Amino acid sequence: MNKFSETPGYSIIADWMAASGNKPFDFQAKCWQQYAQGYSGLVIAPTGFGKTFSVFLALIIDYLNHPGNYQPGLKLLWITPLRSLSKDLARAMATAIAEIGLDWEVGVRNGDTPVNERQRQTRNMPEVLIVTPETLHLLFAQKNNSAFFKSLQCLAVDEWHELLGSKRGVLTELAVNRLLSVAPNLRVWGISATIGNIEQAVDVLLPYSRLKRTVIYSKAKKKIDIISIMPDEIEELPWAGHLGTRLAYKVLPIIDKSRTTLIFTNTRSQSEMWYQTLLDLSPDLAGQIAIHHGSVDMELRTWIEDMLQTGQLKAVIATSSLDLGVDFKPVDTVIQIGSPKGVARFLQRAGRSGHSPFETSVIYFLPTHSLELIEAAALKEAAKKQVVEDRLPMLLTFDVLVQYLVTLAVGEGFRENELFEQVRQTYAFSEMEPQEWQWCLNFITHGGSSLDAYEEFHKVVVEDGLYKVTSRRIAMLHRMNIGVIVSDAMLKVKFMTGGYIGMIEEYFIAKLNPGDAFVLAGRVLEFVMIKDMHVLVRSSKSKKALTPSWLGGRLPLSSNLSRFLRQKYTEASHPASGEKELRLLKPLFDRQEKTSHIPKENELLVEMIDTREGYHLFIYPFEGRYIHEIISALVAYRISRIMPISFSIAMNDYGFELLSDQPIPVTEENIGDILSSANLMNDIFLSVNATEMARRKFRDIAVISGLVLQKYHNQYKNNKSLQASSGIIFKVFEEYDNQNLLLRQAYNEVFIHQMEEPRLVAGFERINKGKIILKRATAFTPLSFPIKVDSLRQSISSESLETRITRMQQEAKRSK
DNA sequence: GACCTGCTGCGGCGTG
Repeated sequence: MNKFSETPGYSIIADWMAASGNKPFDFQAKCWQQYAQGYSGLVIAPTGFGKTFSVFLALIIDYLNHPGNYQPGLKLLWITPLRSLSKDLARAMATAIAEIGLDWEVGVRNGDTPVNERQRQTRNMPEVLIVTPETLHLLFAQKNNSAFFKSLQCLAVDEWHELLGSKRGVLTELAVNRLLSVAPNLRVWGISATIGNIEQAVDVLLPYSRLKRTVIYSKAKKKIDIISIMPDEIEELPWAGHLGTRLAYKVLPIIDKSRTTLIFTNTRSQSEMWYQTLLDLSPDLAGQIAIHHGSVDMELRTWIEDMLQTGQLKAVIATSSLDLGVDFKPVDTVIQIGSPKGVARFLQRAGRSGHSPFETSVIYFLPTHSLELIEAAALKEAAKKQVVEDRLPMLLTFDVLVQYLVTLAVGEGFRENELFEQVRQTYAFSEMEPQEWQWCLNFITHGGSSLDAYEEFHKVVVEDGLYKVTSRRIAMLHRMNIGVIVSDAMLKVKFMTGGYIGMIEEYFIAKLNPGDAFVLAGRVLEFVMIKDMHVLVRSSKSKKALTPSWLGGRLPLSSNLSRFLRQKYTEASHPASGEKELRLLKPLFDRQEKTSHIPKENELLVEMIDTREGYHLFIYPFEGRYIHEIISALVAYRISRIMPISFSIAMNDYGFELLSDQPIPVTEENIGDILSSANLMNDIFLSVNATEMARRKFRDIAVISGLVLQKYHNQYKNNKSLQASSGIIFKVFEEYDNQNLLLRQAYNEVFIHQMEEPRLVAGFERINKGKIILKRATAFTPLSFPIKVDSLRQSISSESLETRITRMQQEAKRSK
């Protein structure tokens, strides 16, 4: 192999890159070399370093070197998780191709592609096609689709880290699997940001021994400046809370001195409140700031993105909706309000500023309550050490597999044994048993054992060993429901005069009367009426307006960040000289130490506090609220075994509270047993309502597997009936078909993703190896106070021992 | 001493 810079084609590319102001990085050159030798692989580099072009150009050079290896038709298939990335990418690729002097066409195909363009592509595929995982599966549902892919040379999976941890990742795994079987010369390249489990990320994308595999890292590092926004006095920060608007006045000068600022909040309603707060503080920002979140109308969001791109906005307040996507060159400053809950997310957001490789990204962290200052210190430490979270792949997601099987049956059909061998090569289904495969086949042909009587679940028929969908109606309905994203019930908000503003939850609007005012996308709106599933509004001048809340997912504290957090608590008693965050918190720490104790890394703090309200037990594992939900139920259960007692339970990311009106029988002697890891999973199963948790998980599974159709042609089906019908099916399966794979999957998802069993077990191991410190106090401590505040908002009552025992007996009976 | 919250992402058909 000659030196890469001597290969034909290289100079064309190098010239082209130089002309566009880019110089090739080492990792790009390496990527080109490996590609030329026939490798597949994963490219890892920070954003802004031209990862995308490393793969694209590798293909182009290979073509320039060996045009004879290529057939007419589709050569590069590009998978991106976001539609919004496609257009700009296509334009950039088309420009490069034109300048290099090729007559290739670059096409985009996704939900936005007009019908005539689709038809044109179907007749004559472009050389390069940019798709989403969903659209690719839609292509698999077309007749003779393998003809599209026969000539394919390269499959690129962009932003692989984004897809990896979700069912969209499984869709992608299956797509890679199928394309490898259709396109003999295929090379598969993933493109990813840094994540904790890179090795696994390669295994998931490329579990194929017949491929030559490599991983290419960029040596280039992105420089990041993290600056905490400090109150002048610690008293200025509340002990509890999440909004952080008290420090808003400190944000104004930052916006002022920056060209363009992105302000990230954790929730949609928080972004609405910050927008109003900033305008109240500085009315001349009107027209120069905007809101961007998932419930703002798409058109409005696109407009805001355009304004960002051209530098016409001073600041945008956003949620994760701007984590990814096109890069906004004018952005030079990022502000994170409140805990980002994970290191990766924080660094990702930091990277939205100072986008070019040689600029430094600047991110400000604004704490919303005093203890969050410790998180600032933890984030700095984690960023310095570059310890980012893992993205764990999903395994044995039978709902996705079943959907895929029907997709293939709608398309060209499949043969049983051949496909079994093939699918088992994917990472997600490598552990699938033959009887599980048989179950899936039976499910798509007969609806499984409990739904056999219903024709609508006999989707696939077998003709001469070929599994096919013959009904046009079923094929149509299936195509309309391909994908793994299940949405919530929302209503569109629209001006009386026309023009969409965004989306709102049904339950929020139900609380409003005509004439009431609320804010959305930063506008004050007057509710007029609901018509045809639309909320009609007009502009309002009202000073008092409600801020909507949306029922979104919660971002739990990552175990990665909680580790650094515990470390910082250990350092808290002797703040290192450089850490101003910890120094400022000194009075608070002193108070905590005086009234109770500051937990060190190897300690677990338990506080027992008696107040007028009752008897409180606080425990601080620092494992995030999902885990605390489980541990608190477990602890409540184990205490109630000592003595019948019922609790109200509250929690946050740092710890949880059990509150009772009778003295809690916890002592130095028995606390070890209460927190013991002996019989852990068994006790957990008895203490939490796993059935209810599984029922909620089953809602998505029912939709993805096609048991419940999210969309009908000419028929509106809202999500309430969706919930109802998936609930009924769940009940039927529980009673008559408890070996149902989809039902089992719901429970698995609860244990692995909600309870995070591995993290839970690790957490208990840590507790059991360390020291439990039990302290009694007469007033709330700085650590307990935020949880107390949380419990005022909502209290979850634990079941009485009696009802629990009844349920345990019933469950024991059923499992016999 | 003091608060009130929960992210993102995708996708199509009819008929003559």
